[in-house]
Amino acid sequence: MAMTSPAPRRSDATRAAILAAARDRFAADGYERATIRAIAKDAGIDPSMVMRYYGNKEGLFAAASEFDLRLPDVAAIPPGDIGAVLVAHFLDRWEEDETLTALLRVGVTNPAGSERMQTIFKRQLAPIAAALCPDPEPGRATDRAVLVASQILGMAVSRYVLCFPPAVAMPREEVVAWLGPTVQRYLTAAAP
Amino acid sequence: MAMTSPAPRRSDATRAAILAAARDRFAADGYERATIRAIAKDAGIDPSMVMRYYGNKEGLFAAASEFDLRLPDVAAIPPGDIGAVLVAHFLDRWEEDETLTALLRVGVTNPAGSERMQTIFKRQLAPIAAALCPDPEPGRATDRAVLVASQILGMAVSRYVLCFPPAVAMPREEVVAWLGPTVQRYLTAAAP
DNA sequence: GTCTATAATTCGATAGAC
DNA sequence: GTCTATCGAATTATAGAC
Repeated sequence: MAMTSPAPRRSDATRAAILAAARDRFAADGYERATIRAIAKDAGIDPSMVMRYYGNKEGLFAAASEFDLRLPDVAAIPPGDIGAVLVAHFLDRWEEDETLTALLRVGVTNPAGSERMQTIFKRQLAPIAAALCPDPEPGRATDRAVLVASQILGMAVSRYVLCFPPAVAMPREEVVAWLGPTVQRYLTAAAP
Repeated sequence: MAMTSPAPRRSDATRAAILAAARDRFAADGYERATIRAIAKDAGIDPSMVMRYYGNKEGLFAAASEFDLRLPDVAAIPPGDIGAVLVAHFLDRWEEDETLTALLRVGVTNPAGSERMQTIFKRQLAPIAAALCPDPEPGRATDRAVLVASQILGMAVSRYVLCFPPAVAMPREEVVAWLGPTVQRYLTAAAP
């Protein structure tokens, strides 16, 4: 547990600028095309500063890809609304900034990114699935979590990464109306 | 219409070897990391041959990423089974070779790959959605097609690209049992 | 802490011998 | 048709001046 604020460094502003620029570049270009030079230029600093602060490109990505889904407390949601609330929350979270898009882009091409993506969904989504799981065996909860992840990630890929025109144009409420029942069923319906 | 077999060239075997190696490399490494040198080495030929045959890297990718989903004729399927049949078919198609995985990987990081992915799903999946669409306005069919694509792509990302352990371990029949009703609903249920 | 200069690779693409 | 040799450009990463 971090009792005090963790190691307050002199120029945290520069570090934050680097991380923000890194997230944007990783999201826009993917891991390979996002160059340290471009990130440094966006942040208005010298490329060697990035190396000094984060060691290498992988270290920079690791620092830039911390992410909290901030999933709501399911106990406070009417049981019948859980699917819709979760879908709406994910849309918000995805559009709030480009971190999740960056993570997805990198996760697809880079092992480190893939592992980070796995950790995020396992540690943050699986507990919700476990709390709602109607099965006798608790092992099924991770199956349900991955089903939810598949639908959420698939819509994110279609809407924010591949940019399929109908997915981009679909109003937010409509996405919630279509995907909400799917997520609801994955979390609460009896196993087939 | 191609009346005769299209331009039979001398060493089509070499070309085929290059395309097979290219598909594997693009699938494993993505567009940027998949180098012409590595592809040529896998194919057991000289890198300059790749350039000679396909002009440049983009031409090679374009040739390696032709893909026919070979979707079944929906008219021949019992209406209630369409979702399950489509999901099972997509799983088959995805596991048959690595072309779809390569396409997805490249589509996420490369504009040319993204466009190819869009074309494949639009031209091959949208007609099926249109044939089944219960809405009065035909414009809704593309929305339904993209919903199906989102669930199929999401499972493919989870299972074949990011390799979420529960998605990888889930038996094929179970994936069909969970996703089949979802696809069925996206295609045939009344719009919400 | 910040920047310049540069080392060490690697890649796509070209030219040309055979 | 096939291969060798190489150019030119871009990248990560390092060494060191200020």
